[in-house]
Amino acid sequence: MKDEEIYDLAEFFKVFADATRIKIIAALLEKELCVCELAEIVGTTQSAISHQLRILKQSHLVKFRREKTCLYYTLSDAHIRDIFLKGREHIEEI
Amino acid sequence: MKDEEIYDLAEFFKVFADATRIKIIAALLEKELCVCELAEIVGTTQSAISHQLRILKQSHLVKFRREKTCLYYTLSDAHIRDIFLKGREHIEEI
DNA sequence: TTTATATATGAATACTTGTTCATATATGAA
DNA sequence: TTCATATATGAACAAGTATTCATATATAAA
Repeated sequence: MKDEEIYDLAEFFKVFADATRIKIIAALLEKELCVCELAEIVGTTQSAISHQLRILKQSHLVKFRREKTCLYYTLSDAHIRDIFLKGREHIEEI
Repeated sequence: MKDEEIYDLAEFFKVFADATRIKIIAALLEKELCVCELAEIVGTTQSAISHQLRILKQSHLVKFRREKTCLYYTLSDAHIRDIFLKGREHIEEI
């Protein structure tokens, strides 16, 4: 395995390694949501959500579409769901 | 999803979120290895490896057996391999 | 254009974390 | 028991990161 791939992989998992982002991902597993809905569900500020969404976007974990002034976010592909669920399976079995 | 589960899941993914630990996991995907072999392969000190193995042990990602003075580590279950490989698939597709 | 609403962003702060260095512990051999 | 080797651990430091606060940007309506 190349060094570059190692670092990319660690960076990728870092995105899952935060409770706020896990909450965002868990919420988006259910359905598409805009920023202010996410702030409400996650229980934090709009600013904090925006900062975290930026990280999720940069890592290609989420994508979004605009509808008037709102941006609706969704998980970008099936891997994200898979990894999330595998992680949950693992901690349930401990 | 309960708050406790959220935090546990974030903690679980934190374990994958470091290049040194990814290197350790990648090495252990191939075969069982002792601490000094891991230090050699990963390219860092025995102390750094020991600290990281402690984290991997606490999160139940690795287990070990003793043979004389050496401790041989292996990945603890199939989920670890699955999650690692899913992560790799994801970054390859970007 | 002006106003309102939704979202993004930069800077500062507090917190977390990985490595290093020194040292402790544990096992086996002599 | 003494010595050698393998591993673990504690403290300190450096580097990274999440949130907050203030503010900027963007879209749509009036």
